[in-house]
Amino acid sequence: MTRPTIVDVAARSGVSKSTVSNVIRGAPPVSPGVRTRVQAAIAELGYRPNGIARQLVQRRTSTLGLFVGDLGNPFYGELVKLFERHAHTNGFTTMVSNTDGSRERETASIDGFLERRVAGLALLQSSGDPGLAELLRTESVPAVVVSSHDPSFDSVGVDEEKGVSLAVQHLAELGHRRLAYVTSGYVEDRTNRVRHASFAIACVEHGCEQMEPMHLDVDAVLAGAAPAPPGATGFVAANDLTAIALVEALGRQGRSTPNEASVVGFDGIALTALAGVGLTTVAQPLEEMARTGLELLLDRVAGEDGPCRNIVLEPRLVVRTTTGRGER
Amino acid sequence: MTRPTIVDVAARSGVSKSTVSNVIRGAPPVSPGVRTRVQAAIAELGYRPNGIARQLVQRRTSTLGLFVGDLGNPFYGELVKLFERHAHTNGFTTMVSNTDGSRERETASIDGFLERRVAGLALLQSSGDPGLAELLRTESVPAVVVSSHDPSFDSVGVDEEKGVSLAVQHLAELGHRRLAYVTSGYVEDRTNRVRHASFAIACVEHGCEQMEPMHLDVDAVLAGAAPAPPGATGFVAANDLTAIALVEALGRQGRSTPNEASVVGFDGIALTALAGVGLTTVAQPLEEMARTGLELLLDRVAGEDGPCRNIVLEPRLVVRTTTGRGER
DNA sequence: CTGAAAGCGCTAACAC
DNA sequence: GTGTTAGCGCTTTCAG
Repeated sequence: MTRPTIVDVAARSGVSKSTVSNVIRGAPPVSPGVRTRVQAAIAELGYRPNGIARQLVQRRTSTLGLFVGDLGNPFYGELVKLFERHAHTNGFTTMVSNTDGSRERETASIDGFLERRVAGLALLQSSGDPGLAELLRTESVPAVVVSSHDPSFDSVGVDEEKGVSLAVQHLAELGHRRLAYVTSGYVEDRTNRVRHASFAIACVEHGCEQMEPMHLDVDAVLAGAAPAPPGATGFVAANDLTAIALVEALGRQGRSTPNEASVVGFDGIALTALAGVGLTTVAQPLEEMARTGLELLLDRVAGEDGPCRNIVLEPRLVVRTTTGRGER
Repeated sequence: MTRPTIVDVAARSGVSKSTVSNVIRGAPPVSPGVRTRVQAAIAELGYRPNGIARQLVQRRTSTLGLFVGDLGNPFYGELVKLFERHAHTNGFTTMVSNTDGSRERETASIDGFLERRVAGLALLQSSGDPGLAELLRTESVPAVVVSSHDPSFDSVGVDEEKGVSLAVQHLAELGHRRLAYVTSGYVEDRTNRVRHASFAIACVEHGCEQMEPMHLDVDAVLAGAAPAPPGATGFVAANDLTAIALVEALGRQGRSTPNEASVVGFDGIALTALAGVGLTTVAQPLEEMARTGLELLLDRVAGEDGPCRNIVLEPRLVVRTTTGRGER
């Protein structure tokens, strides 16, 4: 009933524990004869090494903790998927915690992660709480922020300002002069602030007038409501989810896209290419972000120290059908 | 540099290891004086219990392994999120593996999970490989299948046949007589088979003619292609992702929804309520599924044995704007 | 090349 | 109430 252990294998193959351990790990060359005997015993017993014991004695794990704001957002689903894939390739297993952007949930999970002695932490969207950085520092567990920037951690994300500027420039080139920024509850606070600020700057740069920003209630739109967006002709949404809801809300107000209004999203969710509305959006290089994020993290896990590295990736404007000429 | 352990705390507070252990676990009533002394020492040292050691000695973990086919699919993203949330509430941490429906990836991850001695496994979409069930049985690790059915596991999912029947009935009532089933690479094999078979039955039941089924290349559609769907007026898609792509493909062929063609999806992804196209779909009760799935699993983890329980939930038809009167 | 021995950090009887 | 004592299953020197 109880699982066979390394001693059972040792007994059955007539060698010592350490020899069994050696063949399991492929360590110090074991003589071929012994090796096969041990392997036979392992197979017969259905032995499976106990990673917990190994982790205890080695004082390190190959488990990574992952924080994500909202797995229901395909952008993050995709990001987690890619991150997990690379982690797995590198022999790491991933634990995830969906925080819903809540600070409490974050602290609660972090205790679990820390007790389980994760080798490192990836924050795909963090609450941005400065206490977090400090905590992780005192606990000295490596951490990386992915898809956002934070000077107190290693990080990789896109050039947000550039991305938003791309969106505004596109709108401006199409002739739109009155632009509005739209966000929603489906956008992380910090990200929202950065993008909104970038929007303000870009508007000035491109000579556009900033209309009153809007906070869209996506769930209400989902439920059939038709909130009225500001009287702009060009809209920059804080992310794709918001953009899609915005297009819908505009439609319900009789302002169709791209004829009566133009909308640009941010993220580059695959789905937005479909979905009737081909959303014009600022795409983030997901694959590269996931890969780079993992690399940064594993470097730290491997003990590399030095100043934080903040990697900035290039966003890419993908023009589809929610943007068109304005104010002709 | 090295983390404080329970002995450090013991030394600092002048008691024995076990007493410290007792206060940590809130076990055998400890005298108030000692308790506060110990707690003070814990705080001063920044001590954090080592879960690995605890798991080793207790011979059990509070970690759950989660297999998911595609986290990029919001349906599964949402499901994982809900499952993880409930797991966390119950004191369990979740490890995830995105399998992409690949058998290899599944086996590779399962080894990792088993070595880490997960308390249980949740398969949100499994490869359906019969060897898996057998393996998990011999390893005697509890497992539950969520959002699908498998007689060899505890499971919870919707009544697929009923769901598809709802879709076909809806189409039939709208006057559609020639129906086609459409799937894609974004649908799990087994799920596809079940839904396709249900489609065949439902067509007979509702007196509809089955046109040739189609396998849609969603990525091609994403890339701008316009494959030609069969000459039906009513379509049942294997899932929402496929349905959305189908609506797009139909549109590119000049067959607009719902005027020239009607499309019903399956899953009930929140996004589909938005997205220009308000997709008519068969919605699955995600929240209930996640909750029930976890309950089934935790019951097994707690040692309950008995025959497999296969719970079937009711799907719900959500009528939106991709379906309309046909063949008037 | 193989074995013996000493823990990793903690829990769980069982004495005191 | 609190301390002592065994381990949990494995890795890792260090001898042989």
